[in-house]
Formats: sequence, C-alpha cells, structure tokens
Amino acid sequence: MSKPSIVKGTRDFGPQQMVRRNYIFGTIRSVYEKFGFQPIETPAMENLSTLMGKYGEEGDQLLFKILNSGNFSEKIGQSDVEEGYKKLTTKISEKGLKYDLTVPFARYVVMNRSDLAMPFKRYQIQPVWRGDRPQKGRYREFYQCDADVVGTDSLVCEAEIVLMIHEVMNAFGINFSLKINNRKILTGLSEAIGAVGQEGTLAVAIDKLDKIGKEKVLEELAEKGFSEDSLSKLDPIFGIAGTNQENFLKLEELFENSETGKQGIDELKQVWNYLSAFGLSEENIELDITLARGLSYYTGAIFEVKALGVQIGSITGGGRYDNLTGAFGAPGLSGVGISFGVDRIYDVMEELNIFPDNQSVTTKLLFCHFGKEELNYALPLLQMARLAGLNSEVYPDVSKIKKQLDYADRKQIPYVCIIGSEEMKSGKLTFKNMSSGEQEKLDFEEILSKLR
RNA sequence: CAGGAUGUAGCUCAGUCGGUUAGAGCGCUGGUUUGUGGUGCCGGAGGUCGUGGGUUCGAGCCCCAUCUUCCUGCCCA
Repeated sequence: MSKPSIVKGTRDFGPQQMVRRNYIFGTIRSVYEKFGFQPIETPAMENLSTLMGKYGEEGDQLLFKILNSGNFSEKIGQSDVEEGYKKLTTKISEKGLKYDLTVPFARYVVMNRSDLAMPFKRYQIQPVWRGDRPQKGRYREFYQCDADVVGTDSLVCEAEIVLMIHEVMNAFGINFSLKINNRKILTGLSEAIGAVGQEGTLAVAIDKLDKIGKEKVLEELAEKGFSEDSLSKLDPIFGIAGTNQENFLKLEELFENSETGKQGIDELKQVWNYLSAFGLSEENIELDITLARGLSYYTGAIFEVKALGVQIGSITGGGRYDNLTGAFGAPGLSGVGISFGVDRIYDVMEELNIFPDNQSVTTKLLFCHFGKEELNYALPLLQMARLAGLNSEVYPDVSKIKKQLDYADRKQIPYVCIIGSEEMKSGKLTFKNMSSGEQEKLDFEEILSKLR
C-alpha cells in the first residue's frame, strides 16, 4: 500500500529528458571520437580492493558497498562486531559500485596492457555512484563522460583536452571559465615557503581564497602550524591577478629554489605554447594557482570548468596522474584525462534554457481505425511504412476515433491516417495533418511519398 | 557529517485565532452530432493533511520524535 519511491539522490528520466541527455552524450561522444578516442566500458561494480584507498579517506566513505551474497554473517563473530564497522565491512562486503571511471580504467589498462596500442586513448560514458548527500547538482548516481590518454607524458594531451573542452562547451552554447593549475606548482609553493610536504593543507586553505579572503586563509594556515616566516613568503601569491603571462613571471621568481615548482611552470607554459599552435585564443583559459581539487591522485596539470551564470559546482574536471596504474602493479604509465558531468551540464542548459528546440523522439505516422476489420487492413500498410523507414504505429485497441486522435495529439504525432469502411472500399485513405488540421483523401503510395 | 527550510488531490499550491463536511488551478475521466484531437460548455472521480506519539472538548494548524525533499557548508561531476 505504501507509495512507491526512488532511492535518495537518484532520478528517473522521461522521454523528453532522455532526448536531451542523449543529445549531450552524442555531442561529447562525437568530439571524443574526432580526437581519436575509442570507447570502452567497465562493470558497474568493482572489487573493493580496487576502489579503496584511491580517493582519500573521504572518498572511501562515500563508496557504495555491496553486501556479499548468501549468508554473509556466517564468518563473523561477536569479536568482529565489537571491532567496529570498518573491520566488519571488510568481512561482509568485497564489492562496491564504482566511484568514478578513472580508477576502473587504470585497472583495465593494467589488466590489458599487452593488447593496447600505447599511448592508449579511451573514452567512457557510464554512471558512477557516490554516497554523498544530495543537493543542487549533486546526485548519488550520475554519468561521467571521461576521456583519458595513458602511456605518454606529452603535454600535447593536455592541450588537446583544453581544445575538446572548448569544442564541447561551444557546441552546447555554454559560457564557461576554464581554470588550469599544476600540482607541481602547489608543491613548489610549499617548498618555496619552507613548508615541505604541507602542500595538501596549503592547497585546501588557499582554495578558499576567493570565498573567505586573504586574512582568513592566513589565519587558517597559522592554526594548522605554518610559521610566521612561511606565511610572509606566501604573501606575493595573493597579488597574483594579472594576465597569465605576468603570473608566470611572478611564480618563476618565487620558485627560484624549487625545482618542482619550476617544472610545474614549464609544463604549463608548454601547454600554452601548444594551444597557440592549435590557434586557440586564450580568453577562456585562466591560470589559477588556488585550484587544488580533492582527488588525491593528480600529480601534474589540473583542470576545472565552471559554467558562467549558473550557481552549480564544476561541470568538468580532470588532470594528470603519473602513477595511478602503479597502485595496480604497473608503474611508469602516465595518464591525463577529463570528465564531463552530464547531469550538471543538463542542469545548466535547463536553467539557461539553451536546449535546441523541437527535439523529440516520436512517431511520425499513426494509423487510426474504426474497428477490427479496419485495424487488420492497416497492418500491411503499417509494415510498408516501416519498410520505408518511417517511425509509425497503429492504435492497437478498437476505440473511439476521438481517443485515438487525442493519443496522437498527446504524443505529438504530426500525421495520422484514418481508416474506415469508406476508405477500405475506395483505397483512398484519410490523411490528416495534426498541426494544421487539414485532411485529404489519398492513396497510401501518395501518403508515403509525401512523408519521405 | 554540520546549519537552514520543506512535506495538504496525479502536479503547482491556498488553508485566517486551533472550531462544522479540507479548497483552487492545472491534469485525469465522462458527456456536449455514435467518423475527428489540440480552444468552449456541463458533470464526475480523486486527500488517513509525510509518519509515529503528545497537548486539547476539538489539531492540517501547537509540542516532541522520525523520515523525505530542497538549500548552504565541506567535498565533488
């Protein structure tokens, strides 16, 4: 008796939504393919050993774990229960829903590397699951559209990713800001201010710069144990707000004594060089040294795209990870990739009202009829229409013509063919245009040629 | 996980100070020439007011708990 409901943070998609979602998927897919990426898929679930420890502690907590089948309680005793849920979890669950597409991809690469042409460029469009608390633009099941290249550390890949982002966003008509940073710059920063190994804390704090301001950031860092000296050295970076070129210069000064930092700068400059070779103007690309991103596996470039004019999280993100496959026993494979968040792109386009009009998947021609005989008469014609490649259907029940036309109307079927005793006798069918209301008597051949 | 809102018909929402039989619009359904939809007119169905307790002569309204959804933070796509 209870009303049906749907799992928190998940959604159903109706026909109209699916048309739009497929449009988004299709656009992204065609751009990926244009850049030489090939599709793969991986299972919805992975072994927990594959997933755990790849996303940081917080990520581990957001993993959906799958209870072992059968009698999962067989092997646990009172002592296991007392040890707490974390240890217990490992005894009753060994699989989980995938949290992103990158880690399963890394697993795939390691398992198949002898068959892959390196560098391997793959794209992957699949749902992922996170046990997050839902809010605007955040769902527990959502699609990612990933494209990654592994087996090369060429910065051409980074540049091509930037190109693909532009192409996709322009196709959708979304105004966006694209921010780029490099993990090595963050590391260099911590070295430059004499807080080696603290780049994580540092990144988290300066990430909040535009939200809480310089004073609060310094306060937070002081609390976390950064010395006065370090903080004073940090000061110049707060002044960074010029053009990308100016910022590069400032950073180079700061990184006099940091090899890693210099390397980060060099990498980014190289990306910029490639982009200009591709002829991309750099209005939409911004160096943002406060960009940190939480996923712990990034080691080089970091990307983040936000839609302008809509209050929602990032709609695309990515970066380079030098050693992801190392966790699966194949060190030395560098990879870089991005992920478009379809669900957020959908929300953005919905909010900005920029979906193309008149997109629908529907029947072109409906056969309406007055009875059993007429229905039978319609079937061969229906088959002919379909052979001609026309989306067409017959109203399957014998019922009032009013109801049948109403059905056509609701489904926005543009043309109907009405068959009654008169039509069967003469062979001239009533062909009606639903939007204009006009109708005429035509041979079926004539109808087909009209619709073609 | 923290803070703030929310829940009344299929949907969007009214519902006064706690007071009789809980309303509207849209949608649905039937009729309005038994061969014509999308605009008109007439009728009809549909609600355990999120759930569970409590206060009261009396609760949609007040109190407590719980769940849902949404928003903000953190984090992310």
